[in-house]
Amino acid sequence: MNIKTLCLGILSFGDASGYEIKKQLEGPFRHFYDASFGSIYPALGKLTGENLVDCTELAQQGRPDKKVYSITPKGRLDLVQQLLERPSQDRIRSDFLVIMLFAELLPAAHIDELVGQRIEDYRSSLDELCSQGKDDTASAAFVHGFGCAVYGAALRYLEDNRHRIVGESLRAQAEVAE
Amino acid sequence: MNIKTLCLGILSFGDASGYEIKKQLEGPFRHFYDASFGSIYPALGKLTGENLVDCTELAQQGRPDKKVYSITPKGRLDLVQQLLERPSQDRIRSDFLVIMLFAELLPAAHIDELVGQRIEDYRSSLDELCSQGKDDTASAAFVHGFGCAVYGAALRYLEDNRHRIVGESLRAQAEVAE
DNA sequence: ACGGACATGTAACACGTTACATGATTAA
DNA sequence: TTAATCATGTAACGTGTTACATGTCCGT
Repeated sequence: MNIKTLCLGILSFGDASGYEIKKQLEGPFRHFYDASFGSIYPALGKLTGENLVDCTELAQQGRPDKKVYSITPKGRLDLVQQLLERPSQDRIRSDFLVIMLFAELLPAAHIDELVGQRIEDYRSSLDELCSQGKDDTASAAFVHGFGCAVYGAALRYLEDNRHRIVGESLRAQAEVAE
Repeated sequence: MNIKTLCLGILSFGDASGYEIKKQLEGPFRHFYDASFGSIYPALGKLTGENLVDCTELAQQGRPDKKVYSITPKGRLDLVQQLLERPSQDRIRSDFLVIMLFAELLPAAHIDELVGQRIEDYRSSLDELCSQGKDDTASAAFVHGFGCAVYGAALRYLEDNRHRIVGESLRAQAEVAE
């Protein structure tokens, strides 16, 4: 999923400026994808060049003109085409899991702290996702629910298995000390 | 987590060639990270240049010399340093979820098929992960278990909520047709 | 007085993938 | 004979991040 398609999709919900798109990407769905200004602005420029979006400049006092983008009919067609393509496999990107794989090389106390932090992270992400229950659309609710299900499972797993990895790590280090 | 650190970590388990590292990355943990030859070979070259690994060339008949890499003491230190750094946030990368967010733009039958495929994907990933229960180390078992927990949750969510998104999509399209 | 929100944009950089280049061996 | 496995490596390309550049308004 590239930024261009993402911007096009967001614009299919309504007109927005680059800045506003970024704000939307900082909402609850930031857990699934995000983008920086450095990618959004060039993406909007390219989309405009391809006539997939229109740009209206609004003069503002003391600020750069606000550029409001609207998706064009051609843009809607293109979006649908992009969305019909086979999605790539879902994947978990986790530095944490890589570190865990090499846990035996690290102090047990450090591992314990890491797991504790990750538990906190998942708990707060989950709280945030679950707390704002009502969604604009059924689609958003579906994606939302998916996030809650997965984060909840990760959280429960970490809580239930924390002792295992830390215990094992301590034991391995006791052996080395002998 | 960059490829250099990943290669160093794998070499901490035992000597290997670039080709063998790639094979290991195609094992059960490919769900959490992977790498192509185009990144592994340059990474090993850089690691050798920094004296973090040693390279022994084995002459072979009718093939390029096999280069077997060993982690050096300096490499082990460096690996631990890397692993002690704060891991970035875990994240789900899912084109599928993005498509679902825009489900109302697509034919209900297509959405249903997509969800069906994703269910199959998760089911086979889960089968694969769970079937090979025994792990070399407690760390590997922990990571393994995490994967099972998360994939299981995703699978159950999709199975339980498939009707919601497809039903909603059909209803929305019925409205448009009116 | 200071930081944060608003507002856009570019350039350098990092990091990785894909395709290309080469070529023997072995199993179906 | 065809494809897969073994084995390494480079170059082009894609894609996105970070840092830089600029400047006002508003709340504390």
